[in-house]
Amino acid sequence: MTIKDVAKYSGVSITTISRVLNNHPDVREEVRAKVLKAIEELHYVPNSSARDLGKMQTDTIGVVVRGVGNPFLNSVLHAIEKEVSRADYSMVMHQIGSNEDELAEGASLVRSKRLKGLIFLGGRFDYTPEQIATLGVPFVCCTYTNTFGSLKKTAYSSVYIDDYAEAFRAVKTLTDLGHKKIAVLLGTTDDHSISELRFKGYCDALKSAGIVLDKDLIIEAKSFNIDDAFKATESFLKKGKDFTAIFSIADAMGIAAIKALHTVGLNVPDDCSLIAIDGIQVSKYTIPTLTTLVQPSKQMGTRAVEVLLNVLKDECGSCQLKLETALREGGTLAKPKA
Amino acid sequence: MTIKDVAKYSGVSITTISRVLNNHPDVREEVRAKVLKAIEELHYVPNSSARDLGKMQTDTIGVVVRGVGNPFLNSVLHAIEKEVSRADYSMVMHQIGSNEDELAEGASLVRSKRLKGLIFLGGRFDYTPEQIATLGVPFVCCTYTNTFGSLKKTAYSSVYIDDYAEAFRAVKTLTDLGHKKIAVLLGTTDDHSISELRFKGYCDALKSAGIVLDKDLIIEAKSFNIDDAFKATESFLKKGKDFTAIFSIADAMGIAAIKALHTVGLNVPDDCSLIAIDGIQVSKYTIPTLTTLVQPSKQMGTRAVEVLLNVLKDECGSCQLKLETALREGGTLAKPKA
DNA sequence: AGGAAAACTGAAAACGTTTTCAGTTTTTGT
DNA sequence: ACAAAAACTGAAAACGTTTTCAGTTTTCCT
Repeated sequence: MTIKDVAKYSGVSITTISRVLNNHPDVREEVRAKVLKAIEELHYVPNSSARDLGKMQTDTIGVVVRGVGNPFLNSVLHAIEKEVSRADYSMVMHQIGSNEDELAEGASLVRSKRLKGLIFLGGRFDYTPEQIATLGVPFVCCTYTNTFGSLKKTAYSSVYIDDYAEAFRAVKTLTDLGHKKIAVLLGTTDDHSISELRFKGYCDALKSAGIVLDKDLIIEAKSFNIDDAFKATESFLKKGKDFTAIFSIADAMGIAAIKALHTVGLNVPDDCSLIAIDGIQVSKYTIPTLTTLVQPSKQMGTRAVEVLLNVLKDECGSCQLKLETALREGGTLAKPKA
Repeated sequence: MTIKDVAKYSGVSITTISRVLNNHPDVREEVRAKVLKAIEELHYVPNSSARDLGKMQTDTIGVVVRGVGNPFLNSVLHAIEKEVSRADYSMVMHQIGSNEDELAEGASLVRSKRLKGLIFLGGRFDYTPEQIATLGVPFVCCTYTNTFGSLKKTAYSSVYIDDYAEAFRAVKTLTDLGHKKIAVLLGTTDDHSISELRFKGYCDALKSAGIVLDKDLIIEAKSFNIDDAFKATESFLKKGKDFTAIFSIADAMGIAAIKALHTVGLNVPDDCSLIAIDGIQVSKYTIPTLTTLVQPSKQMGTRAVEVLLNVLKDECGSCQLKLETALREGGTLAKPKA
């Protein structure tokens, strides 16, 4: 069942069939109807390989994602998939581990699958313009951007929240309550720009509240993974440092922290306040409910696709789209004990 | 940069290049080396559209998934993706909602993307052999199978746990502890075979313990979603029914139940024991830790791909692969109060 | 050494589209 | 009514592979 059969059946040339299929204006309404009817009756479905070969492109975009376990990234990922298929594109996902290079992985994906564009999700992206040029296709960084580093002046698209400012806001919430000894729970800063940026927000919020950074209150987990966060918090607690609040850079890590605190008999929020950033679904159901700055994950995914598709269409320009978080008040905040 | 350039560069015909690329035996070792070197030097990457068109197939499999929000399915999905790319295949994911028909969606996906095979993930699959024949490609049902219904005698592949038996086991754990008034928390049985099967296991476990089913203790949420599970449990609790334990057919729903119980001042496990099936990562961090039967999610995904690839290779046969769960003891189990 | 089989190679024909280009109608403006 | 422009159409040439088939070497056996 090829385009040829449809042509024969409907009595026009294959060129015309192709034109109908691609909404080319140069075809009479009457002919179009006839062709459409033939397609319907023959249950014809175009061969996408042949179409791609003819067009010399694929209508496929790739998503390079670091840290698939993360529930927040999952949410973004699913939104991306939905939007991609809504636009009649296809999507291939490529998971990378912590020791892999996103640019290199992305580039090889682009070449082997002949992708039109790329979305980088949940990692780090700190390359020189020369390195970026090797990619050969437009891309969007989703969930993060680089406001410093070598890319300062390079135009590339991103859809993100202002990690620095949001972290600042979260920590300020704590200092406003009167907290002075605020610990920070973060994943390694090597793989994820986010970790670095949010940590910076933490530092500056302390500074602006007149608090000196205490390095002993930095809890650095091996990864963003909930298990690692739990272990890190556990061993931090063993050290017996004095603190009254924790800022967790991710919800999942915050959930681990609640558990670790509970295990050693500390009450949240009476003994320790807690605030996080992400707003994943399950953190509404912790006890007490996690107070967190909710990132619009669905919107992030949708917008990332929109931005990429626009860049693809115009063949030029780039777009930085900053989204806002919303505070979801739970029950993990209290004034420090006197 | 096409195969032609490589042919010219290395001084052999394009046929030979193609043969090297496809590991055809009919090529001298010396020539193979020369060609490989040329490919390397020219940074040649085959055009997959052309390759697919020539081969008349795609090396792509589709995954039709119902209920993407579910953390357990996510875990399976990621395992599938990893295994697919390890086998040098591609994967396209297709999310469907609760009112969509998996077979129809799968069939249209197969045709438009020219897929070689399909994996159905986390839904229901109850079709006649005639309906199935319309698919045209092999498929694997992952996370569930139908042991009754119209497919009883039809051979089709699946990778699953014995939902009925595992539910039975979970509920037996409760009856063995002395519980008589056991509620069940389930999602709608319309979309998901799993809900139906686990419910049946619940019923039979009660029966074998000499307990009569009390319809008032069935908590049916609108979906598997954690929010819906919370709402359903909340309104169940308002009715003031007498019960001492809950069997939740999914971890996420169990997490919602813990929260709902806590909200009305009931203690887990003192006032209400709780057991679930799934074993998602976050349920290790509830307070108390959720006791659950852990499904091997990674293995499930990996095996589903293996099975599908095997069926694809042999062009015949099918395979039912039953996996086992493991009890993860948490702190949500206790004897009923006297 | 001679013949047959095995190993290797390349020209050319698929594969199912899109696109270009030349040609034929129809419409429009005067 | 006539030319010019616009609308429409189809033949044929891409697109970059794989595969078939016929042909040429090499190897092996007696």
